Amino acid sequence: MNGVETRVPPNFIRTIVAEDVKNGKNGGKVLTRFPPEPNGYLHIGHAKSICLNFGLAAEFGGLCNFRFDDTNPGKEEIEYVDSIMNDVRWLGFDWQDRLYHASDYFERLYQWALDLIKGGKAYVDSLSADQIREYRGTLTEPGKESPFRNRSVSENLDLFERMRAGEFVDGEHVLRAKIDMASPNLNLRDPVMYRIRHLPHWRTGDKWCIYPMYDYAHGQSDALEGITHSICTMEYEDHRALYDWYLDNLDVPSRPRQYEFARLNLAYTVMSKRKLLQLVQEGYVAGWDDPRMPTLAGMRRRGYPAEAIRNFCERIGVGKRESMVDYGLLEFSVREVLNLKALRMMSVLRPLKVVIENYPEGQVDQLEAINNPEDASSGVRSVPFSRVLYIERDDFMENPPKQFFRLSPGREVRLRYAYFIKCVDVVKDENGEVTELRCVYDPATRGGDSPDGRKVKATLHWVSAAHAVQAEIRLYDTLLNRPDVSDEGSGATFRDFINPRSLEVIADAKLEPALAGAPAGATYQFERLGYFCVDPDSKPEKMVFNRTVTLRDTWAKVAKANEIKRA
RNA sequence: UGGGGCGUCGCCAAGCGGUAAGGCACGGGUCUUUGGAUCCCGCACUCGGAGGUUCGAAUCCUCCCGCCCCAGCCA
Repeated sequence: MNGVETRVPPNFIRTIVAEDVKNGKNGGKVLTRFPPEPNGYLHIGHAKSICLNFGLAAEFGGLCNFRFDDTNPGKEEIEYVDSIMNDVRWLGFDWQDRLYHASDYFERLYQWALDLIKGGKAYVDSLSADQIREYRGTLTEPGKESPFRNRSVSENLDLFERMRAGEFVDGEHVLRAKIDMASPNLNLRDPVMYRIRHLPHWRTGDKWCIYPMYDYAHGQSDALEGITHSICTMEYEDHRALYDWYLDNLDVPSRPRQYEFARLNLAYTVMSKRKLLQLVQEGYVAGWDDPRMPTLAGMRRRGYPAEAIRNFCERIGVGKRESMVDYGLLEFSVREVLNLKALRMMSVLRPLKVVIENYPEGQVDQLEAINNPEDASSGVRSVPFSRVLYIERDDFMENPPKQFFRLSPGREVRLRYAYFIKCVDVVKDENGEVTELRCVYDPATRGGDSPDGRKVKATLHWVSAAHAVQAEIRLYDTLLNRPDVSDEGSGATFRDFINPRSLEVIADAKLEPALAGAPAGATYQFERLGYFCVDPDSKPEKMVFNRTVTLRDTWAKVAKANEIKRA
C-alpha cells in the first residue's frame, strides 16, 4: 500500500478533513452525508457532491449517510425518491443500511422547538407572509419586530401545539426563531422554523400538518446522525450562522460543522432543477432521462459510464469559485473509459452503395476482425463480405481537396479487415446525386495488406448490404447553443437558447450483423464514428442506438478549417 | 450602496514567504489496417490592479477594480 498514491487531487475541504482526522477531532472519525430533496432527478452537479461526500468518507476510513431532505411535501414525489436511490447506486456508491430521512426526525425536531419556545427563543407569529416580508427590511435597512414577537411562553406553547393539532389553516401562523431583526445577515432576522401545510407527506402521511424549514431541520438532522462534516454548496454560506445558532441553542448530541463548495456549471447545459423541470414539462426533451439531459438518468441512457462521471468529478476539483467547466472534459472522460472497454463494430450511418465489379455474385467471404485493439482478451469475430457493400457517404468525394485521403475516382483505399478497392466509376441520378460507386478489388489484399508492399492512405469501414442489420440511430448535439445561459438578460430566457438541432434521427443505418439483438445498454465503438449504445427503445426487429460521443476527429477539424479558408 | 464569498494559462485547478504542479483544449512530431488510441515535445519571467513590508511576495499589509450569493411560510 506504499507509493501507489490514491490520486485524489488536494482541495480545501479534503485539507480540513485531513487536519481534523490528524488532530483527533470527532474521535478521528469522519461521517458525511448526501442529502437530496426528492423533488427532481439527480444531475451531474449532484454527482460532484456525491463523489465528494462518499469519496471523503472512503478516503478517511469513514462513512457517508444517505438522507432524504423531505421537509416540503408540496414538492416531493415517490418517482424522484426511487430515481435518486437508483442513480446513486448506479454511480457506484453504497450507503448500506444508512438510509435516513429528515422526516425520521419530525417528532424530535418538534420537541426541540418546544424547548426553544420555553427558553423564550422562539415564538408563534401571526403576520401574513406578505407582512413578514415587509417586516424583514431590506439588504440595507434593518427589519422591524413583529407585534407578536413578545407573546408569552404559555401562549406560544398553546398556539404551537394547536398548529400541530391542525386547528389553523395554511399560512395562519408560523413558528419563528427569536434572533435579531436588525442582523445584517437576513437569515438571522427571526427565520421561520415551521409553517402550516395541510398536505400529506410521502412518508408520514397525515400525521403532520406543520413542517420544519430546511434551516431548522438540517443541522439537527446532522447532529442526530453524528455527521462530522456537513458539506453543501456556496449559496448556503450565509445560512451557516443560522445552522450554528440552532445547534448552539439546542441540546444536540453532536456538533457537526458546515462547509461550502462551489456548485458545478457545465457549458452548453443548465443545472437548476427548475429549468430541467421546465425542459421536461414543456416538451423540449422526452423526459428526465432524455439522453440530452445533464441528469444521471439521461447520461446513463446516453451511454456515459458511471466510472467516466466519477473520473470527471475528480478532475474538475472542488473549490469556492464560480466556474464553467468545458463540456469537452466530460467527453474526454467518457472516451477514456469507453476506449478501453467498448467492442469495435462497423456500422454505416449514411450509406453509399458500392458494387465490387470483379467480385463474384453470390459469394460471401468471412473476414476476421479484432474486437478491441486495446484489449487482446476480447478476441476476434468474423464479418461477412460480398459483392454489394455500403460505405459512409462522407468517405467518398468526387473532387477531393488535397488533404482528403479517402475514396475518390481512380483512388485505392482499404476496406477494414477486407481488401483494397479502387473506384472505377461513379453512378449518379438525374439530379447529379451520387447513388452508387463501381469499384474493383484486389484479391491478393485479403485481410487488408498488400503482399507487394503497396500502401493506401485511408482505411474505410463498410457493411455487406445483404447481411446488414437496419437500425435507427439517434445523434445528439448540445442542449443549448451557447455555453453560458446564466446571464439571460434583456427579457431572454434560457429557452431562447435551446438548440433546435440537439437531436438528429437517422432512420436506416446499416450495421454489421454481429450487432443484431444487442441488449439495451450495450455499448460499442462504431469504428471511425464514435461510441454508441443500445437505447431502451430498441427492439430486436427495430434496433435503436444512441451516439454517446464521437471519436476525436482531426479530419473534421481540417475540413472545417478549409471551409473557413474558402469562405 | 448592508452582509457573505471569489479573482493563478482558452477551460478547470494545485500552490499557504524561497522564486508558477497537473488535467482538458490547442500546436508540432512518432506510430498506426479506426484521420481513433498510444508515445514524445511545446504551451503563464507571471498570479485582477496599484502601492507597501521583506534579501525574497501568487502567498503578508493597504487601497482600488471586477464577479457571484442573500430580502421563500423553497431546498
